[in-house]
Amino acid sequence: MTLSETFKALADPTRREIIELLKKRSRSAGEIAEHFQITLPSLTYHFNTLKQANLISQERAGQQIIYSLNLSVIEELMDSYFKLFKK
Amino acid sequence: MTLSETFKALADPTRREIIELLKKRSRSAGEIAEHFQITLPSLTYHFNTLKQANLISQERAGQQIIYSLNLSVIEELMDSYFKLFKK
DNA sequence: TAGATATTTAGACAACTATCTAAGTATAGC
DNA sequence: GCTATACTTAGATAGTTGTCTAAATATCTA
Repeated sequence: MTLSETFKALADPTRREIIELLKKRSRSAGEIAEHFQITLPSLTYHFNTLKQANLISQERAGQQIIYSLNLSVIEELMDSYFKLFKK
Repeated sequence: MTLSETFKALADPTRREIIELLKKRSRSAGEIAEHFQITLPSLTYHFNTLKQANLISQERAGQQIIYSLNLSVIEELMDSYFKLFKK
C-alpha cells in the first residue's frame, strides 16, 4: 500500500464514486453496479484497485460480496497527504 | 484542473519528489534536474503534468525557467480530499 | 446434485503514460 | 549577428490502464 497506489486509486472518477457510495453504507458488488453503466467485470477491476490501495475491504455474505470503506487507513492517508505539502 | 488530474499528478513518485523540492524553495528546471537521473525532456513532461493540475507555476528569469509551488491551490485540494471521505 | 444467482478470472484491445533521442526556441554576452 | 546556455517540443516506443466478452467459481435452494 504505497502513496503512489493510493493516489492512482483515487485518480479515477468511477473509483471515487464507489467510495462515495460506500461512505453512506457497505454494499454488495451488485448493488454498487446498479449505479454505473459499466460491466461487472470492469467494476471488479476497480474493486481490486481500491483493495490494493487498502481503501476498501470485502467480505462474503452468502452469494454476495459486501464491500466496505477502510476508514482507519484513510486517516493515515490524510497524514501522508498533509506531510507532502507541509514545510 | 479536475480532481482526477490532481490525483493523477500526485500518483507519480518523480512528481511528488519535485513537489518536495519546491516546498523548500522555488528552483529552475536545471536545478531540479540535478536531483534526478532522468533526462530534462522527461522532467519537462512532469512539469507540464503538475502545471495542468495547477500544483506548480513557472516564470522566466533570463535563460532560466523558475518553478514554484502553488500553495493556494493546495488548500482547495485538501478541502476536496476531506470531503471525499467525510460522511 | 442440478439449476439459478452473484461475482471473479482470463484474455483481448484501444487509449494513455513515462521515457528516450533529435531538433527547435529563447535569452545572454561577446 | 554568432555562439553558448537553458529549456521545450516533436516523434517514437515499451509498458500500463480501463474496458469488453466469454468462461469459471462459489453459494443457495429445490
